[in-house]
Amino acid sequence: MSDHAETPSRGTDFIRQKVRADTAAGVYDGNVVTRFPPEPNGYLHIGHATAICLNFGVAEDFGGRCHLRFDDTNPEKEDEEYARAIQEDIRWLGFDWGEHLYFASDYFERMYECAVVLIEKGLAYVDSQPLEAIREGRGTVVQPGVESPYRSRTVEENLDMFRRMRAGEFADGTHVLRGKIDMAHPNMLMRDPVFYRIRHAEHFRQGDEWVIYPLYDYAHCLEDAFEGVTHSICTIEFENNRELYDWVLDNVGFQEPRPHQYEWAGLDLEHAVLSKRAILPLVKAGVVSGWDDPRLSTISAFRRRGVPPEAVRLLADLVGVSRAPARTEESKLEFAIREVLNPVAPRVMAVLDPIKVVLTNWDGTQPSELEAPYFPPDIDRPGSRMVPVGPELWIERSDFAEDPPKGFRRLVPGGEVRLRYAYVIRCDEVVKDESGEVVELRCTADLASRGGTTSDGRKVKGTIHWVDAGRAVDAEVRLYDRLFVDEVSEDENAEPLDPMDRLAPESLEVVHGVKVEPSVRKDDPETRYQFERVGYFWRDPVEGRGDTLVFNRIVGLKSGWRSPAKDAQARENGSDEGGKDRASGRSTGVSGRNEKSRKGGGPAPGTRPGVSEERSARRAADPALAERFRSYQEEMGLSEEYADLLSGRPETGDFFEAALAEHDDPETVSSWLVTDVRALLDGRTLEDLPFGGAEIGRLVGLVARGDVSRRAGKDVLARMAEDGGDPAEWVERLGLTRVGADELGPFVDRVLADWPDKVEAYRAGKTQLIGLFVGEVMKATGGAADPKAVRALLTERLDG
RNA sequence: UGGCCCGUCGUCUAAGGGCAAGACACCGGUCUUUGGAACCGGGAAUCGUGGUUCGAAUCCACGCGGGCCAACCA
Repeated sequence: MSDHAETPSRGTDFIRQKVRADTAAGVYDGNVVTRFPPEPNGYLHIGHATAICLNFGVAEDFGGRCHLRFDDTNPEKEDEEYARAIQEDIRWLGFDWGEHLYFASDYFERMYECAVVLIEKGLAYVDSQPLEAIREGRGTVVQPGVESPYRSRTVEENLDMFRRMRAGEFADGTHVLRGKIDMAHPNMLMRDPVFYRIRHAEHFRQGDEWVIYPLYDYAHCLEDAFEGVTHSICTIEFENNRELYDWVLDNVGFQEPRPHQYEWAGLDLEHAVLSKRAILPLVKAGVVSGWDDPRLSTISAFRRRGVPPEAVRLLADLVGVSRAPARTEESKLEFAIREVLNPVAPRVMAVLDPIKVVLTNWDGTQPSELEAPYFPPDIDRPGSRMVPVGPELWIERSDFAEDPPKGFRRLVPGGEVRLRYAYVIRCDEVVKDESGEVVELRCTADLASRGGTTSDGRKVKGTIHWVDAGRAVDAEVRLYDRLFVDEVSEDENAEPLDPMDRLAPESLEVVHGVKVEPSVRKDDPETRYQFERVGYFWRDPVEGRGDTLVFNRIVGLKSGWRSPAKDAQARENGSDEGGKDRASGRSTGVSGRNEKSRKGGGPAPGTRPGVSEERSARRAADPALAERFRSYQEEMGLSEEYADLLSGRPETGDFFEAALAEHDDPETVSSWLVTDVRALLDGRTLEDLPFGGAEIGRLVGLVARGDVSRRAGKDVLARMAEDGGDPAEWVERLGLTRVGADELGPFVDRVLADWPDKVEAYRAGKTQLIGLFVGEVMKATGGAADPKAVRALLTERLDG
């Protein structure tokens, strides 16, 4: 596994970058605490597995710890059994939470106290509207909500009502505790969210101790804060919840450094059936055998199928971490499984669809068994077993063709093939039954070719697997394929959802009468094999560990050859299921980046580029702003876009004009404001910046007069954004006073000498390398050179 | 008719003002007693339009496309 350390995302993904930055800055005193917080209401699936890898992985990478916390705030859905299964799954994946096992329900008392704090601050109230009224009052995404008539209850009344809610005086649904935030908030979650509801239900850990239960948005952030979590990582659908997460923590009174929430996209794996909504009916209807049916994508299904935990972790590394909505191809999972299994799975022979071969020249003087190594030469592992051999053998039906397709390398009438580890045989006669079905092949063995090499040096291309007919053991083999013919829609609004209608007819193929070499009987039942030329298999842990051998196919082998006929057929019906032997079946991906790769067109007809409706509306309401909009364009000559941006709010215009007071060049100043200053806002407003318009004006002046290069000016700006201060002082402090054009020569020569191969490439036509050279010179001068002059000099030296 | 987030090879990611990189998949070759593995090679991308800049995948704006949000679920 260690040789996968080069996977690019690991260590450089945006979450780890943030954690690294925090650690370097000494936030949280260098501690890193993450958590995996499942609700114990179902089984974990492959998506959870990647989240587990992320949370535990980040903690591991930074010497921190990762908690396992059950988010058991909803008594109606949760169960001890799920909590137990979840722990088993995480351990199986190879992660350990040590003593840090927590239950959200253990914090109920502290959460209650926090709610009292909010009520006392006038930031929470008891709402006694029925559920429907609360829902309607919330408005819609395009319409503000309306305030509840109970919103103005006094603190005393709220305190009393909340206490009585807890005391069990009210029936379910009669009252809730809500945050008092803003019923017109553009983020729906901020429209007075419900924090507590009344539920007279038995909690699997708390019994009937509580009749009020906190909701996710109120509870989760507190749980993190109680535990000292530093980085609370969740999936992207919670990004709208972050604002509320922060609101609760800040208003309850948690000071920085407190936990912060970060969202990533999570895993979406092709053909994986993940949602409880999709799986439950399948289990109930008996379409699958249970939550661990190997066709599902639960962790327990993976485990039962035989997927090694290392493969799941490798998949997580391969997929990486980002915020972009994306879907991973199934082939990546298959690669991860093969990658892990190839070096460790002993090779053994099994014939799934047997046809008899009779060796007509076998006279009984040959050895009755052969030694065969468990691993091919390229895998440096010891071990071998004896393989029985005799006059009657089984080979794979698909390894014989009476009328072979082009490129077929196996047994044909009159042709030769090698039996792996054994002899080269020639097919002399094809025996058929009355229906024309081939029932037996009569062959002669080149008895001098024992071990597989011919004595006269003639080449035999094909090698096939086989087992001795007399001593083979019978087995059942289960081949799994995807459950549905199409992608399962996880969209609950999609109407034609019923998954039952889209079940693939042969997602499970049970093959009886499989012939396996007898050595497997004595092996550890946990052994994961490679059945040579067929795939990776292990004995089903539930039904295959007794006297009868039942093998699950974990994954097929990668197939390097497709018969031309089947290939053509696959192309024709648009199937991605290529023509390979049933026994080794594999799947390749159909894909599409959410259909999103459609190239964007130009501006829609009739729209006016560059002017925001929000800002237009504000100007319509404020004549002063409207006047600025006009004068910026007509008197200063700014573009409509820039004028719009700078006249959207009074503060923006003030800032701009303060800058102009220092350096009266509207065009240049506006350009700095719109592009460079806006860039470092990142959600903040101009007023949050530790400097004002005057400082920007002075900075622009410095650059305009040529005291510093524009490049250096941007460096100064970045420092000012962090620490405030005066631009001229920063120039001094950072040593950015411009290096004159006449001093540039040595720097340029040096860079050119340091990159001889790039210089050659440049002269050969790769002119974009000029950027590299300029960048290097800039670096060498500490950013103080004027890049325009550098570029000019560089071009002169390179071209001239 | 809103708010927030996201658009880089077929797919998943990297680079986050200065050489568009890696992996999977695909194609070709070498080797091979697994049509496996390994090795070598190849094709293959910055959603569009403007702007800022010596230089833009990266910063700004608009557009296009995708995701999330109106449970007393999490």
